[in-house]
Parts: sequence; structure tokens; C-alpha cells
Amino acid sequence: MNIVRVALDVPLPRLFDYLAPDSDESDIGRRVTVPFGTGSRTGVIIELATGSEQPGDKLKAVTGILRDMPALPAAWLALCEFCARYYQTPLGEVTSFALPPMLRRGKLPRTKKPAAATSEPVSGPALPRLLAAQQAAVEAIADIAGFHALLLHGVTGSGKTEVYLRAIDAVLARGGQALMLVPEIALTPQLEGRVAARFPAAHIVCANSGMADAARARGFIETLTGRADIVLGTRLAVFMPLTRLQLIIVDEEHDASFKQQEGLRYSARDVAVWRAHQLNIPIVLGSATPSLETFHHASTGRYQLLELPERAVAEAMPVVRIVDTRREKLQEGLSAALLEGLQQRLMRGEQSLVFLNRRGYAPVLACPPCGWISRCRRCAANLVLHLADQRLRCHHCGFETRIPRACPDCGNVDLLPFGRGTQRLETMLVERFPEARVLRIDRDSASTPKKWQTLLASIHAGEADILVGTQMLAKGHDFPLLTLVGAVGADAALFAADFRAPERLFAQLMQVGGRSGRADLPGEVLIQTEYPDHPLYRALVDHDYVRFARTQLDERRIAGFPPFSFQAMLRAEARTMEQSLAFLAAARSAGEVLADGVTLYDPVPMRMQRLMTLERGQLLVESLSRPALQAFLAKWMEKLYALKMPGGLRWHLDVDPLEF
DNA sequence: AGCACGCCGACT
DNA sequence: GTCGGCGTGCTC
Repeated sequence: MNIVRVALDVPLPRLFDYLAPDSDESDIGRRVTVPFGTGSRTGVIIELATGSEQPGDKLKAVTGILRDMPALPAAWLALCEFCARYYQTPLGEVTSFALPPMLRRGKLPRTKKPAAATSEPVSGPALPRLLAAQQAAVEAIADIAGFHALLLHGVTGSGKTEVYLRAIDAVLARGGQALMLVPEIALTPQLEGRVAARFPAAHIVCANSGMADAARARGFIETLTGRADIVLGTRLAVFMPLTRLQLIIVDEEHDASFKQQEGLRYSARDVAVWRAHQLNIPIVLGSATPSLETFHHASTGRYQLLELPERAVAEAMPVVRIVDTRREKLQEGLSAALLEGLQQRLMRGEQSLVFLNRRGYAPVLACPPCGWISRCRRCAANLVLHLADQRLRCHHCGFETRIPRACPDCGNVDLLPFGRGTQRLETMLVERFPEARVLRIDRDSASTPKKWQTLLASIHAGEADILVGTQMLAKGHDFPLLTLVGAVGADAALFAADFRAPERLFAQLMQVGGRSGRADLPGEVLIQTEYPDHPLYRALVDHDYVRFARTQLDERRIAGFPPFSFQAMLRAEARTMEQSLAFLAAARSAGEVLADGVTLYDPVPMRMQRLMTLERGQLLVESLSRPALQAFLAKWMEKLYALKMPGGLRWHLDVDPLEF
């Protein structure tokens, strides 16, 4: 009896058996349409069987095996199986996620005219000369046979990309494929251009969530059929079905966007490392500020550390200065030193950037006499004042409303904005420097890729003197005219409850600081703080990531935080906090009997306690051993599926959570 | 997650 | 008398 075992996109941790008389071994990894419940679904055939644990009368026959494209290879299925196991997600949800939406639905993209084959071997551009450290890195990567993880640690401008390109070159020369992951969609076109220019004969496939359905499906199939030489994309590209993969690169490996924060909560960087291990190939993790997990691995020798200590382009590192704001009376949040710096750059015709990671005019509008403040009705958050379009807006759920003329509670008309956002800084700077062209760059002003491109273009054309922006500005873009970066309001992250906040702050300031300066125009970074002696800032002054990382790792070791422990977070959301916490308490009791070498903490409300009218709680699980944690989670999940829940309650498990 | 079945409230 | 609320149970 021919039976196929099918992974379907339902939240049930099992496969479904179907009769498939005409199936054979070659159908493993094929998509298949099956009757399911009252309807029909498309899934993936995971294995063949001759019998089933299901009673024979329950077995239905498949509607059809889709043989219109090559079957997904065994290594790809194994990758999905790993994710299902590791992230405690049903295999069908993983395979479904890993497929482009169009293929998931059982369809195929229309074939497009194949790009004109490059008949003549095209010669690439002349190669830039390598610094000694770059050369050493390139050779180290070339020397590797088999699985090996390398951390390429180098500041902005140290030439990491050139090292990647050389490594890719070597792989292509051997007829292999390379996979390169980058954090942001916004960065892929730029990188694609550079890669395409370097490898004119290579077929490059992009993969990111911003692509049209058909294009993404086409890229997936081109990868599956082996036509792609280089696959370039954001985190989801880690699931592309490369069949001759010989090298994986993860650029900006520390970036939090490699971790998906919903659905399948995977870390593309971690999955990439597993994939390299599975295929026995090298993986290069690159960053100026590696994640502490990765740096720790490099320190213990598990990963090989490759250092690029200097900037490749002849430019000095920017001078970083701390501005002590404890004694000073600030002007709208800006110190005399920063204002002076801005004035100087204006006179010299150079650009400045004021970095403030908070958009809007002010974080809250308040009525001082009666104590009213602008709060979101649906979330445990304040409504942010957006003066530019006269709205109050919740940055968490998107709720917005007109700015009230008077206090809704007491009628007082003198409502006051508290705190400062980019819009307020912009207003202030326009008043203070009437001759300057001030440009604000945040998610409000650069809401579409097109607007973002326009803003970028005018920055490059020198049509702006002072930029005010959020972290949007920190990533990936070079601003040749920029010589001053001022960081404002950074202290808030120093004492945040999240133990990863300092790590993120350091990376952010390092990254935004790296935007300033070039060969003939040395850059300067001014960090305003009330904690001028804080080790984080001192390390920034010295450009000493390693010292910062070691200090942080020491603290983490003492506190028993990752990477010295392994964590998972169970989160629940319901109509009331009581329901959420009651579920988590039940989950904890169910888990405690299984816990062997695993600690379950008290259920607590999440930091963003209410979101979209749902009250959210969380329960942290921790272990000193990853295998122990994994073994526990597998057993625990079975019990959780069996737990009775009040209507409207939803829960999920987040393995290796980044958010607390 | 869907989707059906099922048993109680307020509408034509 | 029926539409519909969402509790419960099932999907090979």
C-alpha cells in the first residue's frame, strides 16, 4: 500500500498520511494537494510509507502530486526538520514558511524569458588591492575544507565586503553556489549592484519579503534547478534551496532583524550556521560589533576570529568625544559643544547628523494641572505627539487621533509636550540655524522606499546641511560629506531592563559614528551623556569593541545570562492579564515535573503589557545546557498542546528570545 | 488555524 | 420559530 506522509500548514505537530497509489521515492520533497477536513490544502511529501497508524478507513487519497518542478532536495527537508525541532514548530508550518507564497499555494510562476545568456566570458572590473589583513582573511577562508565558522570582525570601511567578494569568487570558480544574508531589504539593491558588477557572468538571485510573488517564486525555482550562482537576501533567504552551496556569508551578523519576531521565530544567523554544518562548508559572520554570542564563540576558539583592524580606504577613525551634560543647561536637549560643532560644519560647508532614536515631536502630550497624559486605549503605551501632521499616534498599534484642543479630562487648553523626538529637534535646529538646510530622516519622513531614495539622493547631492534622524541612518549608507555625528538621548538605553540593551546601544553608536569622516575630512562623534564615565562610552571613545565585549561577557557570566545560559520564552496573550498569567502558571506546573537541569521562572506581565487590547504575560525558561533545554521543550510542548485554555487566549514559544 | 457541530439568548 | 453567539472537538 503506497502511503505518503505529508507536512501541512496547520498548527499540529504531526504529519498526515494519504493514499497515493502512483507515488514513488522521487516524490519525496514534492508538493502535493490533499483533501483536508472539508477543504483542500497543499503540503509537502516528507516520506513514503507502506502502512499507517491511522485506521485504514480514515485514510484519504491525495488529490494530486505536483510534479511540475523538481522535488525539494533532502538537505532542504532536513533543514526544515531541524527548524521544526529546534523552534518547536510543526514541520508543516516550517515548510510552508520556507516556500514562497505562490509555491505554497500549489501554483507556479509564469516562466519569464530567460535572461540573455552571456556567451562571451565577461571580464569583471579591476580588483582593488587588499590590505594585509584582508589578504590574510581571504586566504584563511580559502584554506578551509569542511565546516568552519569564521567571525570577520572589522569596523565600517575596513573592507569586509571585499573579503566576501573574494571568497565568493573562489567558490564560483569551483562551480559552487554562495549564499549571502544581509539584515535589511533596503540594503539589498545596493549590494546586488555591487555583486552584479563584480560577477557579470554569474546568475544572481535575490530573496526578500518585499519582492513580488512571482519574482520570488521564480528565484526559488532558479535556485532549486541550480541556475543561480549567488543568492542574496534577507533572513528568509536562509531557506533558499541551493543544491551546490559551498559558502554562506552573514553580513552584520549582530543585527536583530535576523531574528524573526513572529510566527516561526527563527534566527537566520543561527540557522545559517546549522546549515553550513549540515553541508560541511564554511560560513563567514561579519560585523564591526559582533553579537556577544558570536564573539564568545570566537573567544573560545569555536569560531575562528579574523580581524580587519584598519579602514581600507585611507581614512582615519572618527574622533569620539563624550559631552558631559550633567552641569550644563541644554538648549532643547542640545549641548553647547554640539551646537558649536554644528555651527562649524555649517561654516565649512560640511554635513552634520544629529542622531536621536525617537521619532515624532514629543513622546507624550500632558495636561500638567490635572495629570492627564496622552495614552493609547489599546496598548500600555503613550500616544506620541506628531506635530507635523497634527496627530497623536501609538507607535505600537498604529492607533491615531487628532491632537485635542483641550484636555479631555479638565478642559485646560494649555497642553504641554514632554520629551523630545526628531520632529522637535528638527524644529529647533531650523530656528537656531535659519540658514541651514535641515533634513529629517525617520520612518515618518522616509515612509516609502521612494521617499527614502529621494532623501538619500539629496543628502548625497549635498542639498542638506544638518540631518536629524533615527537608526534608519545608521545602516549601510555612506555619506561622504558628513563630518559630525551628535548622539542625543542615548542614556535611556543604558539602564533599560533588557540585558541586551547595552550591546545594542554600543552597536548603534558605533554604526552611526562610522558614518562620519573620510580621507580628507576627519570625522567627529559627540555623545551627550549624564554618565560620562560609563564603560560603554569609554570603550566607544577608544574604538575598543573587544574591551566592551569582554566587560559585557563578564557581566553576563556572573548573571548567568546568554551566552552562558540558554533560554526560551513562553508568551501568552488574552483578554485579561489574569487569564494570561493563569495559563502561564498552569504551563509552569505542567513543566516543573519534566524540568531536569532547567529552571522555570515566575510568569510575569510583559514589558509592553497590553498591545492591541490584549494583556500579555511571559514565562522564562533557562538552562545551562542547550540539549537539556531542547529535551525539556519537546516534552513540555506536548503538555502545552493538551492544556485547556480560555477562549481568546493565544500563546507561543520563542526559543533564544531577543526581546524581554 | 479553520471549520463544523451544538446548545442557549433576542429578533422577525 | 430562526439567526447567531462562541465553546468544543477534529483534521490523515
